[in-house]
Amino acid sequence: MRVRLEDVARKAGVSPKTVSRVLNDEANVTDATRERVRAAMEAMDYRPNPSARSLAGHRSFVIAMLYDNNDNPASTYLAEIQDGVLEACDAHRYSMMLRPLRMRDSDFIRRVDALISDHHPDGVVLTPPITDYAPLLKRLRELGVPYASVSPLRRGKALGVTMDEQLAARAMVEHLIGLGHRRIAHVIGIANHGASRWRLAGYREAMAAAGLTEDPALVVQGAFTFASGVEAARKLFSLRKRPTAVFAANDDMATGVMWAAGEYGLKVPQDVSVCGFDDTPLSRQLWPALTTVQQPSREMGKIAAEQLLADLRGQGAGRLVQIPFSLQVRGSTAAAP
Amino acid sequence: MRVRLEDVARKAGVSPKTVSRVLNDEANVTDATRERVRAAMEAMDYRPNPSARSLAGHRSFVIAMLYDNNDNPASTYLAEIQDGVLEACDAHRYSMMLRPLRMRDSDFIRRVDALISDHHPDGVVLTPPITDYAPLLKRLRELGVPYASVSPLRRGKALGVTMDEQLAARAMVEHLIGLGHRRIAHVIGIANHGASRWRLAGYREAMAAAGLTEDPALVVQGAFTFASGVEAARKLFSLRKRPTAVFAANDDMATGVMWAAGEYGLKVPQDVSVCGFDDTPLSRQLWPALTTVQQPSREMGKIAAEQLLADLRGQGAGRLVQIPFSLQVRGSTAAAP
DNA sequence: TAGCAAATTGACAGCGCTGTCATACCTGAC
DNA sequence: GTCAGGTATGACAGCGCTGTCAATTTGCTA
Repeated sequence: MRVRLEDVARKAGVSPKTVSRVLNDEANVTDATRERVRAAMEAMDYRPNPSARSLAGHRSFVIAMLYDNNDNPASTYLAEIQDGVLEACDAHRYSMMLRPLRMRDSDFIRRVDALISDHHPDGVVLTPPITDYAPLLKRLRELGVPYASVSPLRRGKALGVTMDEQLAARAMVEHLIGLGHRRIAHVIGIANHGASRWRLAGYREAMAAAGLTEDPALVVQGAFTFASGVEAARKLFSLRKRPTAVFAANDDMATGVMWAAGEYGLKVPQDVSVCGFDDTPLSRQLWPALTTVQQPSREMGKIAAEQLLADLRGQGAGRLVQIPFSLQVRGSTAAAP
Repeated sequence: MRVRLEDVARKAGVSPKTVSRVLNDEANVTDATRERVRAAMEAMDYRPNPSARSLAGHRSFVIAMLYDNNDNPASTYLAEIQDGVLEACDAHRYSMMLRPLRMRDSDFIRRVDALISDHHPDGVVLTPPITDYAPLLKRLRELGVPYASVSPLRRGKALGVTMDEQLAARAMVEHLIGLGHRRIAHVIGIANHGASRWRLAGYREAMAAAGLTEDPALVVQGAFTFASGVEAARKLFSLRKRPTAVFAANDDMATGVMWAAGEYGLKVPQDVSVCGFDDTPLSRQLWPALTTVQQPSREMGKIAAEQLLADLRGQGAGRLVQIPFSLQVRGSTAAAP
């Protein structure tokens, strides 16, 4: 049979309850006792049984990650966040449960309810774009389930992580302006996604700050996909006065823009500079490699989970953590022709 | 308080044990009783407590998905498999746990041991390339943990799913031959991956069957990445006698080949046909869209998990399920110039 | 129509841990 | 030296289910 808490207690010469206290980092145990118990656990390679802990302690040691899987068939962005959440869970001996949701489905809330009543997660991590879905947040509060968000749109009282995307977008566009570009285009992401808004706002801010007037023909709608990037770029490259630089709201679209440049016989970066946002693995594999904004998704997932776990422990001093971005200047941007 | 099994029992007028039997689909319950209990469960919206079930029943209702996250930072292939596994788990009220591993790390086995002793998964799903890592399989057998594999290399007694990749590759190349191509190149994947071997073998088989002798210069090594596809294609397009068609062992590399074609001023498919393998979302977004082999990763993950779950239930008639492939002929292949 | 095996149902303990509360111990103020 | 007021530890029940085995009912056979 496996070693149980009782066995550890016997070996350490204390009661099971005391071992339990040590296991859960509770107060009122002398350092000497605590040390003795720790040593016994170590020596016996004790592994607490999570089911027993949940049953008796009314906590599951599970946190759920909720995500929307409507548009993106397996996006790498989510996979990276997931990876970070998983790492944090592992470190704290929690387990992670996944719950794909479809925002458009009518049983959205029912699916959340089922998750909660079937698995009793101690908390949930929310990812874009469901970080700001009001009925969900309301329900979670009703059910008393704490949550942390990655890049929530509303930065009020939320617990989680964000990056100053607007500032990052502005920095990106300023980089282009610094290279001498004046006709700078922007490909917008899916309307109403926070990411799209912030990045557009940053673009506008940079243009305005440099005294450049925005040409409406140079701001085109995309949808965060490669194909939408290609389409948007075709519009831009068909203009009589083509842009000399294109800032796409994410890397997938930027890749599409580079693709379309090839179609039009335009060399990147000699004829047109292209830059994106996200620093996906693909962006480094392209040739020339894509200038982009590094958004540390993995790190953000990890931090969101850690914020949540700290909150569960009652050490929830943390609110919305702001994580720094960094510009990755690579081969796809160069001085204006 | 939540409704417990005991409450259902009272309502149905039977003992708790009988409700438990119904819950677990055990034998020796009359249809009438079973029906009565089911109705009571339904009426009360009964949700069994998984912790209590695990604790008393010595099963966790968890299956773990093991994967290698060394090379591929968040590959969509794995994300799709994961999605399928998750779907199967959900349907059977199991939960899925993820365990990223690094095949090169020395504590590989220790990490597996920790997973087992911490969470007691009832079984595990193995994904390429760790489906055939002997020390792992040995350890799982020692620990008595059942497993199912997605695309295992050795098709012996394994439980899981495969696709006849060799046949699919052959069909792909035969499609090219049918279009009149004779100088057909192949870009190989990472050496020793089953996928690389089978696809190469299928390529050779088709060439031989058509009476075409293999030109060693036309078979180049890649590594499943976009960048490696670009590099491989540059070698091919620099040859004095260029290939008229390139079959890359996966879509990422095929995308790289198309990219490189652009660099060399070659039009796809007029000057050169390009095809891949996997049918990743990207392949449809390219322009022209990529001719490829649809490998239903999501479906395969689902089937592997279902095979495993059936095995756990003792209904393990299933062995290695072979799933059909389908050629997706799209714009990137055309008659030889 | 008694008699026996098989099918059905239930009583009860216990899975491994934690919450509650009682008890033992210790400190410093007077 | 005594006692209040804390701190440290332990006894014990019970979380919600299932395994075991005994009790009861049913279906057959002779």
